[in-house]
Amino acid sequence: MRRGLAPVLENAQIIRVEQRRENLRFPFPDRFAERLEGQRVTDVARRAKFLLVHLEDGLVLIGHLGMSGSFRIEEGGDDFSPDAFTHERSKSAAHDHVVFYLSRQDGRPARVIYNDPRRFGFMLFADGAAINEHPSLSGLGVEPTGNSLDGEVLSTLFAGKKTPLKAALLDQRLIAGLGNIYVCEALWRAGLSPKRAAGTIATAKGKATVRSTRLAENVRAVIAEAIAAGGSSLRDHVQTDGSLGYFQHSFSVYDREGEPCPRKECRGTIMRIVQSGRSTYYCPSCQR
DNA sequence: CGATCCACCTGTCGGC
DNA sequence: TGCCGACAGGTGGATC
Repeated sequence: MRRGLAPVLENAQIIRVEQRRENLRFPFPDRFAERLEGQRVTDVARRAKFLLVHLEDGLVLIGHLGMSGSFRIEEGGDDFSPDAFTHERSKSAAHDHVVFYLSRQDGRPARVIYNDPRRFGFMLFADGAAINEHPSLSGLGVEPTGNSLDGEVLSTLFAGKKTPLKAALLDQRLIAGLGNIYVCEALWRAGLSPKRAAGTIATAKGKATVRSTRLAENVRAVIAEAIAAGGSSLRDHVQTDGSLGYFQHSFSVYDREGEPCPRKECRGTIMRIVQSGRSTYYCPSCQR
């Protein structure tokens, strides 16, 4: 989502903000629209699943999509009249909660629209000078992107933990940014049971193990592939241009209960179990 | 501190 | 066809 928004938002000026309701998951900040209007966007960043829109006066707009949130971009013609926007989608307009009207450097208008049927998403303000101290970000663990997550890091994080691997990987205080789908997929690729105690792939001193290294490699690979594919779109969850991400076509286990395990030479069947209230999909035959 | 459950809200799908 | 319950990408707060 960040990659989709950055080309349109960066260096654009926010001309007007239409806030169509008082709250999403949380109330909007006081004077939400007024504090954004007139400002230029200096940077569009991300931490874990939080979108960070930096503004010229140091304010940061923190956005989160929750379960069902999405942004879409509508490119304008010569002005902001309704006719100037060609991709109006009346289907979801009932849940269009915020509209950002932008003036870009090339002079062409655009708008960025936040849609969220369940309203589990939210938008907050933070101080750019102390962005990592914001309550939503201060407790977050390591990023699963890039090359920093390796067997040693995982072993250190999981050492001594009796909590199931599934729960440990979802714990944003340890690794920040993995969701239910990618945890299921990474565990399947690594051949590790979601029920195994997290500490059993680690050593007491946090030394890399065969299993922690294999899991770290597969976590990184799943995330990298999903980003390259434009994310995982379920139902109406879309990219900024309105198209669906297509990583969901690559799922090996997620939402595949009852199907044969896709691993070569494995004759197991994908099972669905519930762990800490969330669905886990895995192959009991090859994930140990 | 850690583990577990629940709340938040709307839409969709499967079963009857 | 319609109704009803189960379930859905996540976070954060309450309660042990």
